[in-house]
Amino acid sequence: MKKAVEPSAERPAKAFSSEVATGSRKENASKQESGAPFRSHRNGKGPRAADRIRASASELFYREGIRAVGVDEVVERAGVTKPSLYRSFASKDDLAAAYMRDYDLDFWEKFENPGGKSYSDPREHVLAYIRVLSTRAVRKGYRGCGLSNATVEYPSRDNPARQVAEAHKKVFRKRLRELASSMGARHPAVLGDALLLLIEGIYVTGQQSEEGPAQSALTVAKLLIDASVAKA
Amino acid sequence: MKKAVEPSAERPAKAFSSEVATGSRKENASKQESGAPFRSHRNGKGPRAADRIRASASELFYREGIRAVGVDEVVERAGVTKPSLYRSFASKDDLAAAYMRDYDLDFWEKFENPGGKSYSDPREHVLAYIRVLSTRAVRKGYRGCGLSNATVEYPSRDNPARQVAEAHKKVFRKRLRELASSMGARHPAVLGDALLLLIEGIYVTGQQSEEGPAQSALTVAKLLIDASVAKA
DNA sequence: ATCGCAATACGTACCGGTTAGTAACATGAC
DNA sequence: GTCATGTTACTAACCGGTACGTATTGCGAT
Repeated sequence: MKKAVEPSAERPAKAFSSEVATGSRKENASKQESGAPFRSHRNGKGPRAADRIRASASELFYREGIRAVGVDEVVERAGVTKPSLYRSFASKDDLAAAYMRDYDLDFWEKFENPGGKSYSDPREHVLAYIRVLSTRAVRKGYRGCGLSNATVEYPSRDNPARQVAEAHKKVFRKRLRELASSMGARHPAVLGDALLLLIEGIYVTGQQSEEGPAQSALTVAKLLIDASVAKA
Repeated sequence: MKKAVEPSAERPAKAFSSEVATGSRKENASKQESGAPFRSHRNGKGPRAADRIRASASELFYREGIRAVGVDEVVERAGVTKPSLYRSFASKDDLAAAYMRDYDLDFWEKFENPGGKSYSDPREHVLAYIRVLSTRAVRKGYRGCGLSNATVEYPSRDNPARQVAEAHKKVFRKRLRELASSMGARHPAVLGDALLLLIEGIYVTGQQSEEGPAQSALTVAKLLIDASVAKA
């Protein structure tokens, strides 16, 4: 009952290809004393059911919300059956938590390499992320941040999915403060929080309407950063 | 099928006491040719059930989310029965829309008179709202903005509750731009959007954890405003 | 005044569909 | 033979919604 909660310990250096970091298996190796090589079933053509379910759940949960999607819909879209779901995940909540972990991984990939490029200048780094984000946020079916959305859907602090989301946000906040510090902000905590508030604002307003305030986000970010870094 | 959608036409000058603006009655006076004086049944103490339901729904929907709350829970808490609900509201969605309208009314009261006071200086006005808001947002059971939360719960654009929320946000954005303009911002649209993004950021991060970035919101708001108004 | 009657406001009891979750067994690949 | 998966069938709870019966009230006709 105390499964792994933190999304990815810290932020990953590079983020691996979503195959790993399952961590939500029902009967996960309770004892794995010797460095057993985690024998991958189905040697030939990659694993099927569990991962198809994860993919299907991720897409549906993101687009429609977790509560709005039933397990039947998830398995149907995955092309598998319900027992397969419950062989790999203890419950729908557990599946939702897995979705959160996958989302977290994906997020860090997008955040650390916005637009596929990597940045050494922290200011350019953050601005690039916000540029890419606000472009997406203004498009039609945009649905914001899956992690933030989950905390809206699940107010109860002991919901497994929410716990992953909360842990993620904590790390994200730290990371932004770190970047703010690298930029030479007079008050890195304040600039970090400012950027976080701005980004969360983009997430949520982006799904309220196209033509929303996300249009102005990049300008605002520059304003914020320039007003926060030491002037001399 | 085309009920009233806009929350309160425009923003109300003062906001009346939440008794009025029902507007979601099921069988509303289909024909009322002669200026009939709208004979109020129940001469003494106006209708009960419907309003108890609204109050109960507002509290539960806000705290737990709309999808998470069943109509049974709503009526139980209201001390009435289900048919009473469906006599006043066409459906749960319709009740949710009524909740949105009530929330909208309440919001404008809080926004136009933050902390119970009224402000003539737009800068002080906005800052007062953000001060009050960020104080609330940092407290324990904070659940953000009911309207924003509803758009997260209901991605579909033709959900009645969502429609009210969307209309509200449109008006809010306009109002912030107006205030930004009154402050003498060089680019009122940008400052308005900046404030909106910031405020929405407070809403959402406030429910992710206490000790969140909302702490810095007031400082950020000042920074934003001061950096946006003409310097000479 | 008071009888009759309709409208009002509410409750009891129920329905049909959907939901998460499971049990038992079969099959096909390695 | 064992491991992942499919098949079928089931449950128990819950959910939104409704058919129907019943007090109370206001009011016009008698």
